[in-house]
Amino acid sequence: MYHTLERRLIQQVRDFLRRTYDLDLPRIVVEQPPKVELGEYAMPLAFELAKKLRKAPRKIAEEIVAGIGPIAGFEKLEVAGAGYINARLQRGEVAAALLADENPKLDVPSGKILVEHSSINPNKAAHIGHLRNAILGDTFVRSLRFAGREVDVQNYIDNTGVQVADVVVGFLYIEKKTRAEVEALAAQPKFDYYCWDLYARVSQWYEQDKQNAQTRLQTLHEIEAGGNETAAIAELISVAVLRRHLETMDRLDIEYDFLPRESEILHLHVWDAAFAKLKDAGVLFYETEGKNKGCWVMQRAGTGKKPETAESAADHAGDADTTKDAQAQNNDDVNGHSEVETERVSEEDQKVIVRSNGTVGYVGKDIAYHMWKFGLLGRDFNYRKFYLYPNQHQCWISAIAGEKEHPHFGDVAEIYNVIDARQSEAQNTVIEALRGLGHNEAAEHYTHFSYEMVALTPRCAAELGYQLSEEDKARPYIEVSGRKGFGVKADDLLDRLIASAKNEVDQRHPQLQENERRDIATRIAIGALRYFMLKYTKPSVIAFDFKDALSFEGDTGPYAQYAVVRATNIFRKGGFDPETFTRQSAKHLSAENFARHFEGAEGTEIWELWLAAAKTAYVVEQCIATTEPAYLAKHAFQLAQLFNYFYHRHPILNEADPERKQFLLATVAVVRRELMRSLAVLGITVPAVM
RNA sequence: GCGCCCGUAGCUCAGCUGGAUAGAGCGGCAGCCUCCGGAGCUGUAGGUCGGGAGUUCGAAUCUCUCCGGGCGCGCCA
Repeated sequence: MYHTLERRLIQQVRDFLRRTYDLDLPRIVVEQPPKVELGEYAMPLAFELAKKLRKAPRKIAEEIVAGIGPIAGFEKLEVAGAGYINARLQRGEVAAALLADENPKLDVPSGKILVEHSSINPNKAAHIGHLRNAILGDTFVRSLRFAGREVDVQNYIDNTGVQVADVVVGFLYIEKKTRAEVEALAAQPKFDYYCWDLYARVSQWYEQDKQNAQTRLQTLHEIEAGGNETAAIAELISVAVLRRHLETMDRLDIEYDFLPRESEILHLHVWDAAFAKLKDAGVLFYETEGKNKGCWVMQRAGTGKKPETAESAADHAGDADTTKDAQAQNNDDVNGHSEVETERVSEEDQKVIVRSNGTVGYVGKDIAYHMWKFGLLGRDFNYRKFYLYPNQHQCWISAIAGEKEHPHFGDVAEIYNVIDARQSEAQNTVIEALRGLGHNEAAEHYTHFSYEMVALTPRCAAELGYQLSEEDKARPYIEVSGRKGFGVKADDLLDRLIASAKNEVDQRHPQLQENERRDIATRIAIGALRYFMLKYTKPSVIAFDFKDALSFEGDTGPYAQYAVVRATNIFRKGGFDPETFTRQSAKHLSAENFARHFEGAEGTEIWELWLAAAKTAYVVEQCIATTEPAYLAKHAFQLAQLFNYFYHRHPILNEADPERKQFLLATVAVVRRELMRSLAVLGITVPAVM
């Protein structure tokens, strides 16, 4: 609603400028005035135009306001301050449309989007760092779907790497377990916890004796080769831990569509296909001397000559039709590359893709995987059903021998990879490889959804019983380390949140059944956790502390949930169903009915609440454009805050004037609906009572 | 050494692609249950936006520089 009106306003202003001054502004900035009394939109464009038109800003603003004519949905434009143009909405009309839930269909870009998130090593329990990743990713997926986009969710499983090998080493060489014994353990409920502890012990074991590193290497090779006892045990472990990860994430309503595994990248020769193309395009070159002698290497992203001049960068930003430019530029790049090859890339700027022993490293496999994602490889995985969610949603996994019937994965238009900021260089290298292959459009639609890690406050670390050095105690935060077994496990945190919420619910609602109380507590716990992980913007390191995470008051998920519960209570005690009420009153209340109630200081106060409610879709769009879900968390909180203020000031069920009562109820209904929608995109549901 | 990120109230963080008196939560202090009302509400104190220079009609926001902190730079993943 808010977005549509803004676009209409911009269009009108743009037309006017073209008509009157023969001017075309690339961007017309629209913001909100400091107070609603001044209008709903503010445009400072007169300041910008002052120089071009050689007139005072105020004069220009007056000309625009006088000449622009009527705009649908708007009451009027007016000049404010030194030259702001403020626009006022027809409050009644906007409110009537919002109550009726009229959402003009925006043109949704076609093409499937692939979001990769979680990607947890399947060798130990998931921890709070993984939770941030999964919650960010899942919320982004929900945002895209809310905006009408088709999305596939993938969770990449590195089941043949050193991390899995380490746990295998633990079982075979420290605990000296047989395959059958490992199998029995893997069937136990908290197998991921068992592995968590074992993994930490293996790290210590490596330190004890240099010889042990040899065992590790050998184990890794056996797993990569496949078709042997060690590989079978690795498979058994990684699948069991993976299942646990899916269960943990399902507790938070996080689901996946497809789990591509590294073992299939290896065994289905996905890499071989990519390798041939990379060599042909000259992206990879063979090093004949120095420390990387005998390796296939690639120029590391962000090193060497600057490929883009300031001029071409400006072209990119300004031109809507970038594809052709990009394509042309890419050809230059290819030529540039072959020159570089002869010039030779310095050792420091080389990234080894294929080792001198012929094995391919992580980045190489990732390049192949991403070529597959964009449908550029000419090969596909085989697929097998893996996990059926309680809601009957089917999650698929890659396999050597697959099932005949399966959905089509890959071959998408855009991708988003939710991976923490530490991997930005590796991600950029993959993007550069795509560009080097001539797939510039793919590279343009490749987004590294980068975020910062979750660390622990020194106090939290001490609380968990870890010995801290004096140096550590002085740090703002301490990094989680799976290798040391140092961190907060996802299930533990969730259990603790549920227990804490349950304690409150038990006290507040002793009359309810145990299972009802448990359901309420679970929703509150998930609301608290998801909101906690989303309220910080991505570049901010979260210094985790139980005190903050377990808080249910103030800027938290439960605060927003509680606002919805209050809204629901009004309808319940008034004897209406909120949805039915909304439908009926949308028919009866006209724009004129509404307008009356938005007059005066008190009316403006209520209007502010409607305006905030109108912004949900707009904020979701903003989250997508900036890959920043935190804006939506902020929106939900602000909406809840405004509602609580309104709730406190207006006795609704006791309102004597029936028409006004209906208006107030409509206000509650709309805010409730928009708040629930916002929370749903955040992955938060609302309990019946709190 | 090179690259990326951060520095805003006592603490934790917002501040949308530069725009009108810099906001919120927590904590502190003082208050609010006749009602759909306490996981809530109101009020109050608290800020050289790390320092300096520059661009601009206008800078927390852009550029440079310095200070302080974090992360990355492997024939690991």
